[in-house]
Amino acid sequence: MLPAPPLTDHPPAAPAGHPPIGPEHRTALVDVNSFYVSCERAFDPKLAGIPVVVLSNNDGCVVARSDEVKRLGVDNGTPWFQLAARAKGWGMVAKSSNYELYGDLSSRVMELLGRHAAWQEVYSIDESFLGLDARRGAYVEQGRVIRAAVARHTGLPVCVGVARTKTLAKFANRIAKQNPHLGGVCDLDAMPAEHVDAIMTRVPVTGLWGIASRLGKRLNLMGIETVAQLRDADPVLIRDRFNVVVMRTVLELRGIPCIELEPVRPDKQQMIFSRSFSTPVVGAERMAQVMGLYAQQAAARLAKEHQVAKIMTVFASTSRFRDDVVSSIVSATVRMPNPTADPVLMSKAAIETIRARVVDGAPYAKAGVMLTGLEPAGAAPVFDEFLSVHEHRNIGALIGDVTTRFGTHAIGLGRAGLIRVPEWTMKRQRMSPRYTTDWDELATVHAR
DNA sequence: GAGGTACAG
DNA sequence: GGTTCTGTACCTC
Repeated sequence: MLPAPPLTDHPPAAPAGHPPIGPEHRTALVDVNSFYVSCERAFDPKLAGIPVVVLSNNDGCVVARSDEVKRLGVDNGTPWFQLAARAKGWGMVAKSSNYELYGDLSSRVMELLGRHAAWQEVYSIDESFLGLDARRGAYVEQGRVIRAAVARHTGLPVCVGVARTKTLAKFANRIAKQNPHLGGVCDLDAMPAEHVDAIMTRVPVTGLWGIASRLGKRLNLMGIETVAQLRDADPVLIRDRFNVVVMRTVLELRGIPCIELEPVRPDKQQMIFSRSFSTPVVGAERMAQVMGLYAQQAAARLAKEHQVAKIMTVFASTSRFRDDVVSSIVSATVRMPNPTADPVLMSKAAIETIRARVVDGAPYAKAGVMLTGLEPAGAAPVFDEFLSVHEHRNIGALIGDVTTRFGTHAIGLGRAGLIRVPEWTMKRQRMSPRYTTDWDELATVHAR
């Protein structure tokens, strides 16, 4: 991969503030095709042209598929154990998810996209909404420049949909994906209107952003089956029978913007750290160990976002796919003495809260820590007297620094500091190296 | 405000 | 034997 280009090669980064709405602007939706698969391929040329899937945590089920896999008729969410036998015959390769790699490539892509837009909303790990300004050239041309820039600097393929609203930009992006002759860019207003109408008449409502299977079923019952039919439905009727969200979709399909571009990500309201185990966890002491670790991970994330939490919920449950064992779902909520991101306090609280509630003999399959009542760190002053000893000594920040410099496993409190990884840690048997974020796993380039 | 439903990626 | 994780908004009570 090429390094990020110097800033002088490009327009300046997207400005802060609210984007204007006007005839000289459009909304673009840019996303990476089969993002996780494309990340794996960017570092392993052997994966090109063959069916590739990326698996969820614990190598559980399919979360990303290459085009070859989509053509084989394999759905997202398919459990790997149902696929494994057939995979060999297909020549399919499965990779464990490697969020460190995807997160790093995502930042690079997002930064590049921001440089090519008047405004940017980073919408997900692989998508941005961009505000395009007509003064920077024809929208289709801007889309092509964006595609070329991302391909050159990261090796990742993106598609660009351009339209007057977010919903239509999403739709245009879909058209760009499904029609290779468009070269990955679709400006809805640059297409003949009857052509767009013909597509909208063919595509089912569930092809739209915000309309999934359940809403789709209910809409079908009213006789609304296609995008065109939803566009032409009565917005007020739709609001009354469904909700304002679906009504906004109707209006946006007509080119009336109802969903703002949000350049600034609002602070999180809640944070969850939850994992399924590779092997069940039994007993209060083992579960205490798990919770201590999970609470520290949650604390680290919280600190990274410069937030503190007032309320903690810990939960654990046995597998819902087994009826032959003691079944148990436990959850309990505690209020922290002060809003905090302190790993010592949080792991103590998590351990004490779960210990008393674990059911003896129940094989827990999954557990987690949920933090709510989040606020920005330092927003509310805290009496010095109320701070714990570790908060005074800033142990949390110290642990954070060590983790950043030496990795997640370099330091931990109590049993989280175990040298050996516990046996219930999630299974990631098919993981590729952290090519870009770990010195020991950097990609090697051979030249001759 | 809590808890359930629905959606997204 | 084995089926992800995280986050938000809306609706109902």
